[in-house]
Amino acid sequence: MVTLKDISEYCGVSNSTVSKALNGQKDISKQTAQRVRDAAQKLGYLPNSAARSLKTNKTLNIGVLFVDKTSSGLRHEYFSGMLESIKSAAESKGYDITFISRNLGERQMSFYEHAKYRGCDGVVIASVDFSNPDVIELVNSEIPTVTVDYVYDRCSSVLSDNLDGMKQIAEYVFSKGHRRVAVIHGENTSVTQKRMASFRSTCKRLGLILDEKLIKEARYHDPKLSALATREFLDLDDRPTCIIYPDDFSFIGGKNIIEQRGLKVPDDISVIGYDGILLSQILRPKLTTYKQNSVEIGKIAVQKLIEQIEEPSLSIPEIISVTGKLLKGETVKEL
Amino acid sequence: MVTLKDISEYCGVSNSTVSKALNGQKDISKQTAQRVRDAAQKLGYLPNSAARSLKTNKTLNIGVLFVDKTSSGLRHEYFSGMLESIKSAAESKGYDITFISRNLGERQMSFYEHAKYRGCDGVVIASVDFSNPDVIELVNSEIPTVTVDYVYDRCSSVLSDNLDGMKQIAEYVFSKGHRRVAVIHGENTSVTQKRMASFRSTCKRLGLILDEKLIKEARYHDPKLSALATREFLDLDDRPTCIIYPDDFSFIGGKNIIEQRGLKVPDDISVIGYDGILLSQILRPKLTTYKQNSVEIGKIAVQKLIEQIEEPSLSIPEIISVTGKLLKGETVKEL
DNA sequence: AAAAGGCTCGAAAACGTTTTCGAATAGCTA
DNA sequence: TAGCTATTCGAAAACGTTTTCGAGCCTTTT
Repeated sequence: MVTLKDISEYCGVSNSTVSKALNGQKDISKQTAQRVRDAAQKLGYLPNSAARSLKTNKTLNIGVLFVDKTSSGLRHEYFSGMLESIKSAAESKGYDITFISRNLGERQMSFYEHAKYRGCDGVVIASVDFSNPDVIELVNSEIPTVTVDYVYDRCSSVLSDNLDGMKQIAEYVFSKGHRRVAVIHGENTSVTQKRMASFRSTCKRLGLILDEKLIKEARYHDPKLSALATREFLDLDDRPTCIIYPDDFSFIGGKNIIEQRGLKVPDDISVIGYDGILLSQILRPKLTTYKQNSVEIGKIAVQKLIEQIEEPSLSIPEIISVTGKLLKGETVKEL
Repeated sequence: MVTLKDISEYCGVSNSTVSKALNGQKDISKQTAQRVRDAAQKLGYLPNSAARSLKTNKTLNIGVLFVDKTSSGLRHEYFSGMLESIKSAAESKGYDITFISRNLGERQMSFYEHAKYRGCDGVVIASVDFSNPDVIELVNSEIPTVTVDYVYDRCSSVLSDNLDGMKQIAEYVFSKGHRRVAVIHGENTSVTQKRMASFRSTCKRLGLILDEKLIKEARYHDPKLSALATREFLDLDDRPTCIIYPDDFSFIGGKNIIEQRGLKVPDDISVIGYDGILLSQILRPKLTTYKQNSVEIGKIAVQKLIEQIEEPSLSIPEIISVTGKLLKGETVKEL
């Protein structure tokens, strides 16, 4: 391994001069700086990040806390897309990313301990059980954190704009003339609450009374449960003219039931999804859905986190809402 | 930050004693060891991994090289599933994982340089362009590596058994009486070569002549191209009775064309996929497909890598094939 | 010509750990 | 009691880097 010392001997200067030259300090003459850089290049020098971070107390490493509670964690495109953009946003700023988990080998540690042990400069938290005490410990710690799709008062958060999403969906559906609109929603999380509140308020604003029988709970990313709810809706005497699904993937479950009944989308019943995953735009008829901008969300989360890391003083908790886009497919019929 | 020193002062012993006690060295009496552990617990001590790895030259950190050439990298379930299992297998052995990429901030570096800079103890390489010189540099370096779905002679590799996959698919299809079987395959990679070689040899073994017109190239995870190929197959005078797709997701493209022609699966035409993604088992009719065991692949890759890291001497390059499983759905008709 | 100021550079300490090696003590044997 | 071994511990060096502070020199100012 070639170290600073090798370069300093090669160039006949001191350790500190080499260090300063390579780090662009300007109390080194242009000539020596160049000479040092050339030598570093020639000898194939790479700084030792462990030594560096031991000294500077920075690692240029950010943790990502991603727990797949439903075992569909990264399998969900919303999260895999976000992870990719977190990764590339971090890299463009010179940060690497490391997964944070609860256990390292036999040693059981909390998320906070893990992040601290690894010396993460900050952590992006997403897709976890936010009521978990371990998560709360991390958020309340001295380590900078940014949460995604959940708001704590102590740290910045980036939210997919579920209010806008459901509002756009509702307005669109109603504008197409639908009045009996069913909603299948996910498990009771803050995301779900936002979406339903938005749906209700949009109804109210448009002067529509909504039938509580047309609201059913299922789970995100669970086509079976959505299929069940769909069946119940179709069994109603006055069945809805449109069904809103908790997400695109869940819609597939509903689709099976609809086709099994010999019904056609959108002629016999309209449907609308959420997420805008690749599949939704491949299906025929093309699914009408609200595309969450997971890429932007990941990017902003990292930006905010890095701001907080590098300028802790002038960074106050912030809540940023990222709107998506209604993809008008072919699954909502004009009545 | 509480350090070894704090504990040593608290306990009235030396630095080294504390270190040895916490690391379970046995030249420390049981009593002092216990006293030290208690103090560490009480003071909330966490070792500083930077200092530790500076000294030991180990980081307990393994890199993951995952490039999304097709922009569908992690969006592909095969890879996201593998990533998750890599993550959990690594964690269970006490290793963290870090993504390796080419650029850190402005500084452009090769994969090898990045891995070395971060001090990765080893790297799992998957889903990349294996002919990339940067990848080759990494494999040939002193850093232990394990590749997935590609074989170099210098390092161990874990392969999804594409020979078995295509063999099982072909045998199954033929056993159902199909004789005009079309194949849409992915871009020309070693994976594709294996699958096609397996298909051809299975045909030969079964004494079947295969019509070269029934073989077309598309791309993995690209429903549009598969749709195109499907159209061409359906336009043939003597169209195939079964189409084998490069992957489940691509099948969706073909499905659209088939339905557009008013044909029904499997009554009018049989189809079969590859991968066994969640979607495939949700679709109705349920897709017949070969489920690659991405979870097992990730797990074994990590195991082999860690063996190589911890016992470099007795670890010789090994090629491990992981078989999957034919999921008999409802899309292949008995002729 | 002396003082002041700006450029370059190096010595040395420090970050928190692990590890070697020798010292001290205790227990045992003869 | 003398000598020997086993046990337990500590001093100190080392890992590779960054950073502070002062020294030396050269240029400019007064």
